[in-house]
Amino acid sequence: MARWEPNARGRLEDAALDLFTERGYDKTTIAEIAQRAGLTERTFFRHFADKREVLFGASNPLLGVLTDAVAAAPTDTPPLDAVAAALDSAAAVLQERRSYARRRQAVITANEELLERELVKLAVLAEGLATALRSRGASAAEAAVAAETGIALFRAAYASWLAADDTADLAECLHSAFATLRTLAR
Amino acid sequence: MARWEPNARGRLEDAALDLFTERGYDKTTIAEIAQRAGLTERTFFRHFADKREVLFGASNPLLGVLTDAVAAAPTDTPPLDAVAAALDSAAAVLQERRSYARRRQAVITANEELLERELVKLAVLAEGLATALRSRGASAAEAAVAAETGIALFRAAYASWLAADDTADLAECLHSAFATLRTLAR
DNA sequence: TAGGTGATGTCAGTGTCTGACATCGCTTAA
DNA sequence: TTAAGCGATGTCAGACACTGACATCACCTA
Repeated sequence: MARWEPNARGRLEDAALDLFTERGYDKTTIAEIAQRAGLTERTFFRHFADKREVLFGASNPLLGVLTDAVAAAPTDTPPLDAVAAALDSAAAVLQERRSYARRRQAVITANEELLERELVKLAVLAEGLATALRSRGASAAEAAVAAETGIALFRAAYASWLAADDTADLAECLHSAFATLRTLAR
Repeated sequence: MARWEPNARGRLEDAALDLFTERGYDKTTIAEIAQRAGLTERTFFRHFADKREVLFGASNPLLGVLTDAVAAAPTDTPPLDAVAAALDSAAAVLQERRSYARRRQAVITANEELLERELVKLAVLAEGLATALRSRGASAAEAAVAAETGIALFRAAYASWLAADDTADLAECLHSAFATLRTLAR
């Protein structure tokens, strides 16, 4: 028999999302999360840098998806199109977990602190996109503008996707946002 | 003689920026800030919701500048142009306090927590811009995309302005970012 | 079989932030 | 003129987030 139950990190994530949903982020202490996961408070902080991070551990993979997709785009693809393609890949990943995304987003939008952390994660994605674009030969200015714009459109699309009914498609929301931008920027 | 020295809030802001610059945000306690301002820790929290907020109290006025400028733009101005004009007004405000902005930004960029708060403030500005655009007749989608895009460009422009030498002009950086976008979105 | 490794536990802090109540110059109304 | 109330501040106690130092002990490896 193993000394510890496996997947401590995952148990903490599950316990946290459950408790946050049940009684809210503020009203949940780390001791309670740890207890539900059968661990101690100190162990929580060995897996997550702070209380918020327990909700954002899964957002790291998206960075890889985005940069890979940018790198994989044909060399002659214009920057904004490469960004659009990358966001499409990310959209496919998220589309699969719509109900989880909804549940998680409900907790996040109910709390200012969590919103802050989400914005940081998106800014990190923007930075990653910009770096990937530069290594494809885009200028610093082009890369920054294309990446920031892409993430801005993603934010708008993500919000309308989650606000819409269950049949909505994130990729479609994204395409619609890009189309709107191209009209506005004409 | 008045019972208290005047401008407690301003004294706290000054003391905080000084201490953050001297020894860093993390290494400064609220008790120290309060003491330098001749007040107590409890009073600090009556003026600012949390430790970070002492650096962001001055960013609220920008919201008014932006929404006023959008409202003041001629009715036939396209959304993205109205946003550009509004950001120009904000740029003029910031251009006057370049040295203060630099000092403050040095503290902010040195600390992840503070970066988070700054992103939230920018998101609030984006929300305000979108609301102002909608009340001018823009659709929800147009307003969201134009506002988010405008703030994204502002972020890029602000970064390059602060990175450049003392002769740089924020409005020019902004125009350059918009020009880059219009090229990319062609 | 001895010793090292690594995830976890225990404990004692520091600092942020909050609620409850006290203080006391100043303002307002009788 | 005075009593009552207001409002910015102080005092105090405490919950909770987060950290450093050290202990534990199943498991692996030489």
